[in-house]
Amino acid sequence: MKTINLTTQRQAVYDIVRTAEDHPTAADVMNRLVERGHSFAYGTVYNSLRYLTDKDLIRELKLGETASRYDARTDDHQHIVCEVCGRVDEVMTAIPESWMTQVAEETGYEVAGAHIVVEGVCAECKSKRKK
Amino acid sequence: MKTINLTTQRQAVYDIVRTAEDHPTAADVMNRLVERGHSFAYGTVYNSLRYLTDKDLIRELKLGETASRYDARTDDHQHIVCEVCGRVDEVMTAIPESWMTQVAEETGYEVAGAHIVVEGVCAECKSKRKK
DNA sequence: ATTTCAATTTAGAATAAGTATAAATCTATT
DNA sequence: AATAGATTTATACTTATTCTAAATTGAAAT
Ligand SMILES: [Mn+2]
Ligand SMILES: [Mn+2]
Ligand SMILES: [Zn+2]
Ligand SMILES: [Zn+2]
Repeated sequence: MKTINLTTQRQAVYDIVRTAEDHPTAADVMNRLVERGHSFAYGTVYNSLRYLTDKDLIRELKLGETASRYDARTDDHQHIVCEVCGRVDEVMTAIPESWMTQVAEETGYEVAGAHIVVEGVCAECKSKRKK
Repeated sequence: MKTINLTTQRQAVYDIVRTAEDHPTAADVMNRLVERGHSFAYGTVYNSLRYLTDKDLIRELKLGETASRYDARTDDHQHIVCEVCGRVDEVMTAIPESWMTQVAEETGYEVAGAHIVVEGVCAECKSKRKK
């Protein structure tokens, strides 16, 4: 049931996402593939990203920008975006369970999870701004 | 400095968003304008939504769907989306201050705010499912 | 080894949401 | 009435992504 078929192109896409320090968009992945000497159809890159997402090897992130980003960390975590430079960092601190419970009570929903995008100014931009 | 110029079309768009029970997309707003006998250019609806957003009369929501939604409630609140029927409801339970502080510590960011989209199954879909 | 068939890749067309542009229309002020 | 700035309109364009149909690949069966 969980057969994973990593073709050359899927493997290459996966490698890009896995070794990325940031959270690359599909376009970022495309560029990095070219840098590494590949040239795949862009439909293939999108197909691969979706395949890898479906197989839970990567996660698709919608951070409120126009393009999705991709993340090889599939453990539960959230993100923080710098309003100044756009960099995206991990947020590992979990939102308190009590908050989720309260939201369930308030709304009558059965709560499954939450996507959180924190906004702020990163350390680097903070120090740059102090002059 | 805070002059607000509500033209006929801006007023009409604002009325749609203000009286909406849901959180309409630009396309929803378009359709409802037509229902009320208006016929504005596509661009005008987008311009109006942006104008109203800039003047803080409404808020633009990016809930991870392809299209933005609009909200006449401008006070601080979050949203919950039903995974089954797609309905969007308000979450008024505030995010714990302690969590924000902890995120700031963890990431080194100066935290300005957070956008949360909770996911789950609404009361209606929950009861429908029990048969 | 050759055939076969499903899965995959490819190039390019199509779609969806939103933005940009330039001409036409409004509106407030002289 | 004349002018000028703001706004609206129709339409072209952009960006991100999906769809399509033909070509290619590769494993399994002969
Ligand atoms: Mn991440
Ligand atoms: Mn709301
Ligand atoms: Zn920054
Ligand atoms: Zn529902």
